[in-house]
Amino acid sequence: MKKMTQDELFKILVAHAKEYGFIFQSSEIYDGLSAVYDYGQLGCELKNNIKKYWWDSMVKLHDNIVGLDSAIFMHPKIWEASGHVGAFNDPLIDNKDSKKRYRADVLLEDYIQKLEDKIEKNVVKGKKKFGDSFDEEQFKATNPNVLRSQKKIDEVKEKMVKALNDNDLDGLRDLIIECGIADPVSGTKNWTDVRQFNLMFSTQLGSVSGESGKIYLRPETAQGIFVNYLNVQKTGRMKIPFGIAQIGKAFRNEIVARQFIFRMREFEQMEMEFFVRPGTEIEWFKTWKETRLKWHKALGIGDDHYRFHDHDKLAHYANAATDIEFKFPFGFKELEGIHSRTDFDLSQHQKFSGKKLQYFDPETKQSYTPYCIETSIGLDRMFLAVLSSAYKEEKLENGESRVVLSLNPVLAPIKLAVLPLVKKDGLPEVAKDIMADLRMDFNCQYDEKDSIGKRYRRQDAIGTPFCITIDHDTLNDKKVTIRYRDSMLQERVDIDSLRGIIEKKVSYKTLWK
RNA sequence: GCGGAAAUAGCUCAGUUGGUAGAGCACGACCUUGCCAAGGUCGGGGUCGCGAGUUCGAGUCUCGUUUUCCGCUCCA
Repeated sequence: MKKMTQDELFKILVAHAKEYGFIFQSSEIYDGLSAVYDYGQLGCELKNNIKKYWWDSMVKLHDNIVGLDSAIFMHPKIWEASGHVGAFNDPLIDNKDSKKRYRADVLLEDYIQKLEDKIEKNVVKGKKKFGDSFDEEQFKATNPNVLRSQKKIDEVKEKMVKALNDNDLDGLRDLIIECGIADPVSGTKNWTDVRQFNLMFSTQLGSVSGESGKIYLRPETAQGIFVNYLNVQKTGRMKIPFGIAQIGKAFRNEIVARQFIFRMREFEQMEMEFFVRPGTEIEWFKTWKETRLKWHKALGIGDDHYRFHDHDKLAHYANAATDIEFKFPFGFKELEGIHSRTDFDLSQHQKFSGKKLQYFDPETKQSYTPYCIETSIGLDRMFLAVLSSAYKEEKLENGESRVVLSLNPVLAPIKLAVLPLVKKDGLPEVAKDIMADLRMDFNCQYDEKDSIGKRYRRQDAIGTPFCITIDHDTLNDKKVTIRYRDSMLQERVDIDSLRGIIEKKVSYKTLWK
């Protein structure tokens, strides 16, 4: 394999993905749209195969996991309950010299804190001076230094709260300038404008614009599961422990979205929420950690490509969390998150909706709000993981080289190519008969152009695991040559045996031994 | 969002101090060959990312803008 840096490999991979119709930049003829990508003719096949591999492993192979397809639009209160409205809105300001970015309200709060520290110092001084006769309240009410600081604090607080409530970004900046706040890194007061970064996209429901019709594009699919928890549990007669799986688009207006399809503004998630009895969640968390890693490893990409990254600092809703990280061309990065979310989400929705979301456990004869283990994988990241690990440039014995995508046959967009050795003497007709027979079961491609070697290379480049070649002997013996992508070996087999040979390799059943 | 670099055919790139836009591969038709790519003939395809400016004349110089890559930053 040709030596190249990770950086070069990644660039070549992006170019390859475009050249062969896996991924195009969105709106390319209009100069493109930043961090949005489209999946091309082969990309959407590969993506669908990944979805199927995940969906079947969850829904089809578990008695107690069912699917869901909830809408992207949801009631805006859901995002208040989940905490996204609060957590996804930040007024940010940059210092032009240090290039550091700060939350404008945090800068002001730090400033207020400094003034409060100043008052505290004065109070300590006063205590020393007056000893036992020191009256803190009176001191604060009379000392001119304290009064000055306190006045400033009140003033800044009032202005800040007003500016935040009014969404007055210029006002926030003016206040930072007025207070003479300097960047702790550069020490300068050279600030940019304050900008509002809202990570949730919003739009209008109904044709009348205004705050009342404002709704969000979901920033995660999980909430669609939580708000349907009771519907599914009741109508599906689900007994705890049980799970709900969903594949769907989510949207985040990232400040910086980059690295190809690794971080996009519109992306697709495959999430499963598994509801368990409180107290058993850590056990289930461990079970799902193992189950999910096994799912990844079954693809045969290589065990050294995966590692867990356990979170030390937990989000407010979790009592255990880990990432499955994958060795991407640009290093180990998060591919899937597994979180023990406690009863945070269901409890919040109970609170905000006023509807009970409890489960009566027939075993313990108790009602409770279930705890939840979440497995959440980025479909686009999975796509990138599969594609980047499959790309190889091989040097062959005859000195030539070839580009090959060693995709697992289960995921390959095209399963087989049907190639008549020459496009005459009745060979294309036989090839087309074989196509007609197999295309209902497998995604096939027919190609009669150029030399046979060239056609093999074309199929290698898109990861087709099998090439079927029809030659003159086929007309008599009803046998064809099957050529394997990775080994490049050829085998002569009966036409009738093709379905069985291919079926065995492209079914995900082969991955679960 | 800040700083740096880049953008020319589907892909990879060339294009001289500013003077009518090129190559290889790919693509299409026909001929030829026939089991590991690049035989022959002919052909299609680019307002040089976009918009201004300087100039008799801009792919080339200047400014703006969009997109991409790298670094910083962000990632509940």
